[in-house]
Amino acid sequence: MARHSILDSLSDTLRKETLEKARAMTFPAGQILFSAGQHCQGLPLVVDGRVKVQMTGASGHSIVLYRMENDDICTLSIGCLMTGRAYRAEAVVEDGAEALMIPRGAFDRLMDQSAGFRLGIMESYGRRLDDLMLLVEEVAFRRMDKRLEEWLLARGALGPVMITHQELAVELGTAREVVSRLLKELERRDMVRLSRGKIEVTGLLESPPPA
Amino acid sequence: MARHSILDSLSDTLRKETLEKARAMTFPAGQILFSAGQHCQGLPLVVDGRVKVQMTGASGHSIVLYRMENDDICTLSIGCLMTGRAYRAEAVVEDGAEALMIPRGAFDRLMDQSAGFRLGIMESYGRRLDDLMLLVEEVAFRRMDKRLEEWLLARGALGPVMITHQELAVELGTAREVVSRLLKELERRDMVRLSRGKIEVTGLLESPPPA
DNA sequence: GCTACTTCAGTGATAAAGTCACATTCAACT
DNA sequence: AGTTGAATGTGACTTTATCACTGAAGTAGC
Repeated sequence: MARHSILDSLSDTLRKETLEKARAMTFPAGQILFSAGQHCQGLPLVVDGRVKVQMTGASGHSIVLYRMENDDICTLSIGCLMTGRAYRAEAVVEDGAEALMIPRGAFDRLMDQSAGFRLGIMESYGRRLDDLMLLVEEVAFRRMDKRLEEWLLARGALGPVMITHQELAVELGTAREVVSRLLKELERRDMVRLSRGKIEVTGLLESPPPA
Repeated sequence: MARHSILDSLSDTLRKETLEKARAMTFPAGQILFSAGQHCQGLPLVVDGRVKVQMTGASGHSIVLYRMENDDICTLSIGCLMTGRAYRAEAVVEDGAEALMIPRGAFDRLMDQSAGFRLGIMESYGRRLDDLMLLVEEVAFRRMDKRLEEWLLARGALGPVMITHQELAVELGTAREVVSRLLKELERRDMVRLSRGKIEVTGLLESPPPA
């Protein structure tokens, strides 16, 4: 059943009222929650699954900005909801997701009535800003080979990763060729095993954490 | 006198109460409002002047994330205030700034009492997220020479810019040598005139806006 | 003035990353 | 088995980053 921790702090009446106005929705993997240029219809509270948020530059290149998982709030939607501006990014469901869509009116009411809800929203915003700041630093200053290794460690530690080089390039915000070459080099060093659409991490060692 | 547009939406009593609890502060150019690792003392409403927010990577390189000017709200502080985490970035006053520092309690009260205040905060957050998303795209995909030319156009259109190559490198998140070389090339093409700590834009043309 | 010192700027050599163009390989489906 | 389209490999070249310097311009003290 659709359940989001930010609703826990609400009084019973307010929660009931909110759940009445909210729509529970499920999305299959691959579905696009919203895309750039669209306008916001309501605030999605992610209850289950995984959604990646990515943007595409003028050049046509894309980069994954962050992911939303269960108990997350689509902070991006708040801004669009409040200011009426269009989304600048795109949200793609990765693992079939479930979300509660809170309409504008109910959101306003929650912000007005519940300090706990406000806190949850603010925390969520803070985390997102932090994520994006870290991403800026990462993209601006860190080396691609290290970033790739780190990504592989995080995602491939417990089994093969099913992903194409092109998709991996979008994860890191680089070009497919760069990913292919770096992966080939890792394979030469026996740190990964490559096959079509699949990467097995075999010998990547956790590097010493940056001091 | 210290005045911030977000206070306009408040009732007279609430505004009076807030102004009583807030502290008006002035900061000379060069002063550091907060730096990475520090904890947040209150929410600064920027009333006058200009403050740049930048972060420094593990490599020691820095990049300017965004600027706050009059009527801005230091969104970064909200997250730190609400979650108790430390700042990840640094804020440096560029033009002597004036700010109203709103303590935590008064902030909570404003969020509770004023829909207008809430809207202002949410808009501010939305804008910041947008800024950062655009910055990610810029850093990840755009060419340095174009970014430099754009920066020079924006900042140097109405007179010489007093800035060192090192500072300009931080603006763009690159290395000083890169800026020096690109500037030299622009000088060769008679588009700028260079001297120590100063750049005069002479012949840069507004490029056709990206379609 | 002149000298010592510091900050700022210029530059060659080299490595990493991005771009362009195309070849090859693999898997799925007639 | 052959065709097709997506995924991957790679060479050549450009742009950007890094390292290691050199030189030039301002500043303070004598």
